[in-house]
Amino acid sequence: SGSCTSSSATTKDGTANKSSHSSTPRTRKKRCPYSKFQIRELEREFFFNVYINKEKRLQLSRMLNLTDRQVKIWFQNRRMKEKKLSRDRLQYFSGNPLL
Amino acid sequence: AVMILRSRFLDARRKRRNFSKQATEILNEYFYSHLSNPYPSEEAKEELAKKCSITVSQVSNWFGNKRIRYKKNIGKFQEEANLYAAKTAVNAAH
DNA sequence: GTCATTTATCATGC
DNA sequence: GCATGATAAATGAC
Repeated sequence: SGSCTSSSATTKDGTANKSSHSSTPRTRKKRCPYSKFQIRELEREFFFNVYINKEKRLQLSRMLNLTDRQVKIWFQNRRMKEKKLSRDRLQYFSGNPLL
Repeated sequence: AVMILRSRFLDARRKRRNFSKQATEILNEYFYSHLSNPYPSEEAKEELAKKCSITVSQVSNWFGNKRIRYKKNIGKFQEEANLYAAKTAVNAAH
């Protein structure tokens, strides 16, 4: 599973072509799952800072070969995930699950 | 005891279990009777969740999956659509 | 920033 | 073997 890592393309990944010449109907970026290493590093930083600043974001994006936008969105989604986990835990332990 | 509950919660997070037949029935009724705008409000989601004995998140997941899978292959769901359309028509007649 | 959502992928049921 | 529910990237409204 290593078809998403466009390591060669340095500047054509996240910075989408905005000036479409009537032939690009705004191609939505295909969802590509991140590697275990990328997840580990992202989770490590999330553990210390739920909100990441710009400098660490750029540093992390370079280290993981991701765009700063991807790292930013990952943290947003990760915060939503944490909130949902809290809700699920609360509901699970509040009601009487038993059995 | 807490540890047991915690472990149950953790591995029950992504272990899939199919919904009951009645729950799927209720969700499909709503979906096909609102086919022009299959986006239930938060209140509607809560009511559906209560009727189906599932969580609101599960209702959202169901509608998300249903919307895209229906859009992706309308023909496959045509028979199902006709079935629930007839069902709602019968209910309206009574 | 949050948050509902779209889309693809994952994991399981059968 | 696909159907189905849950989760992971990515977008857009606000």
